[in-house]
Amino acid sequence: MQNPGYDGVTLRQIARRAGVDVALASYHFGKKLDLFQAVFERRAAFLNQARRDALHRCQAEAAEAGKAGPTLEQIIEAFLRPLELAQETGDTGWRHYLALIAYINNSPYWGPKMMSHLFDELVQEFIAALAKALPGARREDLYWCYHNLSGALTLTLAQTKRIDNLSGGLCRSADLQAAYDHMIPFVAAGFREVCASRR
Amino acid sequence: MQNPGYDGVTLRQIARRAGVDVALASYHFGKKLDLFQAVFERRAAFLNQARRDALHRCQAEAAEAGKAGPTLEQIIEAFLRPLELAQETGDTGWRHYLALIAYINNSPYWGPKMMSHLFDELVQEFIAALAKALPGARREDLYWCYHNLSGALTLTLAQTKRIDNLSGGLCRSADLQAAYDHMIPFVAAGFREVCASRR
DNA sequence: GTCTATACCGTGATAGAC
DNA sequence: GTCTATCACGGTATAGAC
Repeated sequence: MQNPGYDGVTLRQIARRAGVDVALASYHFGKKLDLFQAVFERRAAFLNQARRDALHRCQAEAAEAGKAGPTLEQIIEAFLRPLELAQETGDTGWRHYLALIAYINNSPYWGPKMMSHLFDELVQEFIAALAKALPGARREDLYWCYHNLSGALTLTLAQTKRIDNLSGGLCRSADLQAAYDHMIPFVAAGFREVCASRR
Repeated sequence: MQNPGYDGVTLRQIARRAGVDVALASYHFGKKLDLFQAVFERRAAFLNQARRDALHRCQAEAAEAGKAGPTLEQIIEAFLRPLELAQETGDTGWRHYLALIAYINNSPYWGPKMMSHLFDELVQEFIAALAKALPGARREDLYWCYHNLSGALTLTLAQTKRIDNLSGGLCRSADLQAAYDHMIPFVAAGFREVCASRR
C-alpha cells in the first residue's frame, strides 16, 4: 500500500502520473500545500450540496405529511447516505477522497486548518435539524452526540479493514451500506438517550 | 503546531532533542520505522493491563452481587476510563500517546500494521463481555457497534479541537471526562438498539 | 561496543534558461 | 509556458575514532 497522507506522496510521483514535469505542479498550483488544499476542496462542494439536498428533501417530505420535521433517523440518513452514493459511482477517486476526509478530520494538524471552513456551515444546519427533532435537548449534549457520530463516520471512511480482521471476515470495511445500516440506528438511539435523559 | 504523524518529525529533530548524534537512533533502533513501532508498543501493554483490570474488576463485582455479568455501561466504562487516568497523571507523554493511537487506528496504512497484534486480543475479551450483556445479539451487529465505539473514541483521542469551534467553546476536545460522560450512555444505547432490534 | 562524521540519493522549492 | 540546475534538508549506511 502507498505511504499515508500528505507526506506519503511526492510531487515527483504526481507529476510522473500526470506525464508532466515536476516543476509544472509548482507553476500551476504553487506550493505542495496549495495543491493538497485544491485537491481537498474540489469535491467538497459537491458532497455538501448532495447532503444539503438530502436534508431539505426529507424536511419537505415531513412538512407535506404535516409533521413538525423529519425523524432523527431521516436526518442522520441524509447526513450519511450521500457519501455512499459518491462511492457507488464506481469512481475510485471518490473512495480515495472519503479516505482523505477521514485523514484530515482525525488530524489535530489538518483538521482545524481544513475541515471547519468547508463543512461547519452545513454541519450547523444538520445540528439545528437534530435539535428540532429533540426538543429541549441541551446544546452541549447535541454537540457531543454529533462528535460521536462524526467519529464513527470518520473511522468508517478511513477503510482500515480493522473490522475485517476483528470479525474474522464477518464484517467488511468496504461495505459502506452495512456500516450505515448499523450506524443510523446506533447513532439515533445514542442521541435519544443522551439528549433525553439530561434535559 | 508540529507537522503531523510519522513524517512530521525527523530523526534529526529527535536526536537533537535527545542531545545525541543522528546516527545513534539508527544504531540503537534500526530504521525510523522500527523506532516508531518501539515508541508505539512501549505504552500499549500498560494501557491494556489497566483496561483488563477494570473489566475484571467490574466482572468480579457483578459476580459478588449475584448478577450474570456487568452492565453494558460498566463494560464500556472499563474500556474508556483507563485512558482518562493515563491523561490525569499530568504526563504530557500520555496525551501525545493517545493522539498517536488516534493517528494509527484511523489510518488504512498504519492501522492494519500496528493495531491488531497489540489490541485485538483484549478487544475480543471486551466484545465477549458485551455479548454476554446482550444475550442473543448477532455477532456482526456486535462488531459493527464496536466499530462505532472505536470511531467515537478515536476522534476523541485525536484532540482536534473541532468540537471547540463547532460549539463556540461550549465543549472542549481536551475535556476527556465530558467526552466519556457523553460517550458511555450514547454507545450503550446504540448497542442496545442495534443488537436488540435484530436478534 | 558506542559514538561521530560524513557521504549518498530523493525530497520540495526556486531561479533562470529556452 | 516549460524545463534544467541548484539548494537545503530528509532517511540511511558506513568508515573510522575512542
